[in-house]
Amino acid sequence: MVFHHVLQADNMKSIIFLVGPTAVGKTAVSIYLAKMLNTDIISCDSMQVYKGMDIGTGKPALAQLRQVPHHMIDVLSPVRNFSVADFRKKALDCIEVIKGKGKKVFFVGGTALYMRALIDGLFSSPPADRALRNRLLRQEKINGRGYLYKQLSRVDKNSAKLLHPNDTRRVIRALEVYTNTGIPISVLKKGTRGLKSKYSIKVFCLNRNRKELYNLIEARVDYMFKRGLLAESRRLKVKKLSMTARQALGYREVFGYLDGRLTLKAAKELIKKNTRNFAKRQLSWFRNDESIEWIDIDKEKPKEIAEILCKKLMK
RNA sequence: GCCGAGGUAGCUCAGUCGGUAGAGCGAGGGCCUGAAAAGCCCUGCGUCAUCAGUUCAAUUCUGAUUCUCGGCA
Repeated sequence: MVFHHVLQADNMKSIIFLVGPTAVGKTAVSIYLAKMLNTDIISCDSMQVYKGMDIGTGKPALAQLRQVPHHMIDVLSPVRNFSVADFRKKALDCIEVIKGKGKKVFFVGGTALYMRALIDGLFSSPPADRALRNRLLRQEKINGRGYLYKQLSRVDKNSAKLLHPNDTRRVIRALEVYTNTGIPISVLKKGTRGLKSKYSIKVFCLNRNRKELYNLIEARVDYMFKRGLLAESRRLKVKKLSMTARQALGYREVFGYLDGRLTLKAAKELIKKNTRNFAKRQLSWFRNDESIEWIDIDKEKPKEIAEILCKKLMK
């Protein structure tokens, strides 16, 4: 708390991110750090934006939400689709609000793409064109695997080179952009400006040894069931979840159980496995980012980690 | 104690009519711009239980040992 005036000076030019794989312990650390910095928390998470998806997405507890003002949590009904672009737009608004209060901008979350979209920027393009995507997908089915990839190679050789022919989703996206703008996505990507052109960005990534992380993941999944993941899933099931909300880990598998495709035990194990795999993918994304400062947690308590981060920010 | 089956990749197992081995799952690594908690790609040297014998050559055949699982006592 004594650091306020010191930090105040550069509040306007620096932005902090606290990231890390799921279950590593970001939330607890973020509460302490936000208090030390006397600021709010902006969530950088693709699933915690949804209302009613609390237990399964590992949202901060009510008590934690009361201690520090949070943004980008519970901002959308789970029947609505959500995208990086939606996130970026809303998050940029949050930044303005917090800067307006003279506070430090502090993001916390595990969705690496969303962080990148903020830091590096996103080129502007028309919103997703579902009809076109479905049409393209049909073409791929009719003409065989690799058909769309060949189409893309014709119009945008550079993007095609970066994609695997089986990566249909990205091939379709690249074709969609080209069809709707007349400009190859590979060209558009070059012309983006993000937060890093205006602010100094500091990214901390929490991590722990793999075994320990996996233990935490499994314990957390067990705890989710104790807290009522089943009941929460039932409540969500009667609404019709949007395509994006439906993808959230935990609910997917529980729906499998509720539909009788999985035993409860199998569903639980599947959630654990899928979450482990997810954490691995998150780490792969963070590792690829040279500018990240890694913070290895072993036995340290959340408060101690927060203090360490705070000291680093003073320098 | 006796009879039977078996010990091969982290797990479940296949296989080698003797030329040092392969699937599934798991796991590890990577990619990533409006679905990202999604999607996509790559990765299998492992004392073939141990020791000895036969053989140019044994994980494969023979014997002993050991462990596991069934059945009978």
